[in-house]
Amino acid sequence: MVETPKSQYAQIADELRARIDGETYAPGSPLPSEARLADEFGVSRVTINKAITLLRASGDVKVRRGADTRVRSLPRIPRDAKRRYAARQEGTGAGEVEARKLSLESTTTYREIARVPVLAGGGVAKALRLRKGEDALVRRRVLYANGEPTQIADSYYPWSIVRGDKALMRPEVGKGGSYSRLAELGYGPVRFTEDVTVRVPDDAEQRALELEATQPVFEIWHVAYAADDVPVEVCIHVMPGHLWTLKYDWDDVSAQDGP
Amino acid sequence: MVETPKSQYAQIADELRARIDGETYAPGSPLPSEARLADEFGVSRVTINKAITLLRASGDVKVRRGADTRVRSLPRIPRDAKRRYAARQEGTGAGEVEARKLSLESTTTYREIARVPVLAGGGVAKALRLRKGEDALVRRRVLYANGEPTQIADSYYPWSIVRGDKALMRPEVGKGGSYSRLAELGYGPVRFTEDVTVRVPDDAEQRALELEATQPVFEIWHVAYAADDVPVEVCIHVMPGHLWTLKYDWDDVSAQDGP
DNA sequence: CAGTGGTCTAGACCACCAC
DNA sequence: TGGTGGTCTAGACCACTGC
Repeated sequence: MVETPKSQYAQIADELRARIDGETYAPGSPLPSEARLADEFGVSRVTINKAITLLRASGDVKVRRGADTRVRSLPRIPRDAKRRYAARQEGTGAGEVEARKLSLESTTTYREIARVPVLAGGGVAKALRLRKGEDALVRRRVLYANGEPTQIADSYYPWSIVRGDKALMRPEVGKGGSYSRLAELGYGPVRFTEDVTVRVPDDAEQRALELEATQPVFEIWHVAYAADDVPVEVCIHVMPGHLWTLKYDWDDVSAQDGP
Repeated sequence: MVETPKSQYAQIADELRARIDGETYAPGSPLPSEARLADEFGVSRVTINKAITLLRASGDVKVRRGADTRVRSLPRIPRDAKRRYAARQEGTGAGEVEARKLSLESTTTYREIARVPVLAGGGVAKALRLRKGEDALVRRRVLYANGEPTQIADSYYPWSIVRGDKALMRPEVGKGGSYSRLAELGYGPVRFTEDVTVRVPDDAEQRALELEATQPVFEIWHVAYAADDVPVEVCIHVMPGHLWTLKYDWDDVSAQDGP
């Protein structure tokens, strides 16, 4: 490896990425061990490790500690913000619709369904415009595709609206998902907003989503409004960045504005 | 520093982040040197360096090689997909609108404005539905806020539509931005789509946006359609993830669907 | 138990910046 | 010219995996 303006580990990362793209290292298969790669490239193991750190951050490989380092195999999943809610009629929730389209086996685990107090002044309280001391119903879940975690989704509903609605207190909310239940309560959502940011995952998210500290996640605050702009749900999605493509579309409403 | 389930460098990163949040290290000010921090925490400089690598990936600090490491100071900029185009009437382009709202000084540099061939089968050709051999007008630019790069924006227009339109071949396209020029040509955009992904920046993007290899960027494919669903522009935005919040909103069009 | 990746160190050299 | 961060090494110990 000759000296160039680029560091050795960056060059090695490029080379490894090329091998992955060229399927020298096929999806799902393990890379050679760091020791072997250190031999091959004539560098120390630390340098190989640093190269692989780059591949991990970009989501190209996934390390199984004590075992090996494997090439990622999940494709990017399209998430069409508008259509996913229309399509949810086909399933028990919008989240599973996308995975199924790609013929991935989809599962959902529920971590918590409960009435909870909400942090005063926090994002949830603001989004739902909760008065001080007003509770929320929370539904915390993790979704998987082919056994790999694809997102954390925590939904909050104003308790004053859902009360103890039986369906919403159960994991399976029934046909059409939670929005159909809200509609039955007289609060069918008619308008939505989504705020999208990228950040690094915290410890809990790293565990739940099997991510590294440097792998970026999408954080989406999805807010549903019923008639009269009453917020009825905020869902906070945390999704591994390398797994998704977010899709939005809209019509121009100000086309009439001339210069 | 006692031994715990967490690595030393991760703990040190947490501690440094806490100091940043607590303004022990204020925005814009430099951290102590790595040697000094190594002394303080009683670890080697490599360990400190690894901790700081985490802070860099999350965008909390920015290293100036040979000089020092400083706390980031730019706030997150909201980018409202819908409204930015309506608001662009106030400026010469939508991109500068957001920065100005936050009282940031906004500048734009143009890297290229030219008629170019388009990679057959590539994303641009597909998005604009270009026939083989059909050229495009490209406008490549980099936007800055307070002197820091905030995004790369490369716009492509079908050459068959814009021809050599004088305004579009100049850096300053005039009041209302490029969409007003397209409207004058009879191709005013009326529908838009955006596909959003996150990934790590390539070498050129790292240089242009002053980013590290591990700092995620948004890649947004923004496509504008005129009447009859004719694609008239695709703009590829590459934006440092830590600088932006993307905002979308829409009304439900399928509320009538009952179970 | 052997192999793997995770972490850490001490020491070294380099390019770059500011003075 | 001295201080800074960037990189690299050799060697070490550890926890974990899978046989």
